[in-house]
Amino acid sequence: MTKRSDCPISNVLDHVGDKWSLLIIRDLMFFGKHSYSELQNSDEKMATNILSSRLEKLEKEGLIHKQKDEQDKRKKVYRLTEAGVDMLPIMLEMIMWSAKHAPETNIPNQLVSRVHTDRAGLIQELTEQIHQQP
Amino acid sequence: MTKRSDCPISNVLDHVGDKWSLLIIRDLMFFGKHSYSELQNSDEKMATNILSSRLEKLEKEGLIHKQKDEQDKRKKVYRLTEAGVDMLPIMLEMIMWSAKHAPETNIPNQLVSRVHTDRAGLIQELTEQIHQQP
DNA sequence: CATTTAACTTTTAAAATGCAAGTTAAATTA
DNA sequence: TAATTTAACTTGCATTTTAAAAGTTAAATG
Repeated sequence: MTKRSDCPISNVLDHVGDKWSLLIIRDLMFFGKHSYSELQNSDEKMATNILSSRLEKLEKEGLIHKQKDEQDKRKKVYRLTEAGVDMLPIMLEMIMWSAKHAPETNIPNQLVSRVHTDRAGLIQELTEQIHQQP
Repeated sequence: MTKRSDCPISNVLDHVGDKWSLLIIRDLMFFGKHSYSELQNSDEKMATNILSSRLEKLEKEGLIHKQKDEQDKRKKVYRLTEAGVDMLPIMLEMIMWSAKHAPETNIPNQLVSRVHTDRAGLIQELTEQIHQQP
């Protein structure tokens, strides 16, 4: 997506304004997924060519990076960059929106109350967890 | 967009996971735009048929509603519902992301510092402003 | 050595997007 | 009051993107 304007919101959408990119980031962020095949097995079942093109785009835009797996040379390890990890507050607010307006979704309950009582601490804690992922 | 999974993030993307929907919400929220022609004149220049189909989708999904303009019978007035207004924290975090990672965009500066010092107060204040829009 | 696994790529049909032009009702201007 | 303009769309069509299925390649496993 080429830059459409100087708006900061439009800018974020230029990176992740589609149905799939944020789900990839979600899986890397919350579910400890780091390989292509793990990413392919999400509930939403994204097509493999779309996954491939999104990974390429996200890497080119600096939200994720790809390393070789030294144990298994067939594998690639996908990880969030700092810019990718910094999508966390956006994701949290999406969860909060659904907690209010789509409570039938799978809301992680302690997370919602924690956002209200200790937002900054929660974000710091989750950020550390993301960095400590194997 | 039909429901893809029970994930709260996926759910939000089912509503606004495209390049345009959140820009419409942005214009209604921050720029006091309320008519079709105003929405059409954003910097990003969305095509009129896309604007039309997104307005229809957002209305069907309960994020905006459409009223008749009693002064000018040609006009329709578009407004955010509560669910639409509640997208505000997501938008704020997008601005914050760009403030950090795309500082060349037009960041409203006092807003960024205010998010750090008084997030809850800011959101309440902006929410009230949105409701008071003419 | 044969099979499986991981990470893709390719093909092709269907759907969405973008652009230009057209339509309709209401308001404004001459 | 007739002609023009404005607002909110809709339509048609070419281009792009997505989705689904099948195929490829290198590395690991039995």
